[in-house]
Amino acid sequence: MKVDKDKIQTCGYTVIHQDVVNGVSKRMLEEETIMSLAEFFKVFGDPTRLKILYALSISEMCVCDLAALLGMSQSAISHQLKVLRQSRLIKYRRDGKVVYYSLDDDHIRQVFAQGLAHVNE
Amino acid sequence: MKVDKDKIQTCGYTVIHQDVVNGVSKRMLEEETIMSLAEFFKVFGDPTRLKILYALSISEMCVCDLAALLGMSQSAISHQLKVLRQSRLIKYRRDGKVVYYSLDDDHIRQVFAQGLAHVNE
DNA sequence: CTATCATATGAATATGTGTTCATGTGTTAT
DNA sequence: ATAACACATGAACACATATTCATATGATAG
Repeated sequence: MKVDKDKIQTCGYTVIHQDVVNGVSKRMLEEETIMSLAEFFKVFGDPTRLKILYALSISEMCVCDLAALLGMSQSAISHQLKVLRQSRLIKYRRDGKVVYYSLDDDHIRQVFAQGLAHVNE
Repeated sequence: MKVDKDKIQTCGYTVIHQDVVNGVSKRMLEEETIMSLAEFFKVFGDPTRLKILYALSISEMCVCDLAALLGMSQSAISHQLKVLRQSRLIKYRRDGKVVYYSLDDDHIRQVFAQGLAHVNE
């Protein structure tokens, strides 16, 4: 265990380009912004949620039909709809016993398109 | 345990709007496409990777400086860089002992901007 | 050749997350 | 009221994943 002299260090590692680090550090996004952004993208990072979002981008749908469409349990769909609701990506309306979900924002179609553009090279 | 008559069922749940389900089902994306898309967005769903990507959108950087900038271990950064490399979001060049990383695609800045637009309402 | 530095990586661990199961809530019909 | 239906939700479980720790690799300097 040796004590290094006067090198600038962080986490035990030498900073090679102090100027670059300082420059980027000044322009870095706030922690809160990064966190919100990560939460936002995380929602799109699950196949089931993507399918739901894509389906809703075509048509308003009820929970039961979504479950049938995706071949999954009503419970699984409901849990994911909750996540999408909390992220304010979808909205819903109730008609008797049936709850209809739909996209909350056209913005989402753009995010989808952007992702597809990247995936399709 | 009762056996229902002739209702159209999937996973034990009645389909309420068969026409809607059929219509959306026809236009549904392929499983492979959905998976690729989910993988793509998943990469953006982590704060550390977002910080790295944002930093690299400002300037090319080496591993060591990234670790210092984010106040994290070199190992943690290296592991995440591997993920970003495998997703083809970043590229690198070697100069002696130092490896410099940079964004592989300007497309990424757009995805970032899109996400920020949504987060900032 | 040896030591040192910058980076990469495998294993282990802790934490997060998606689905299932069981059950609860709210609405409609009888 | 009671039953049936559509949906929501808490707990449990299985699986994924981000970080740490220890160590390996590749490059340079002495």
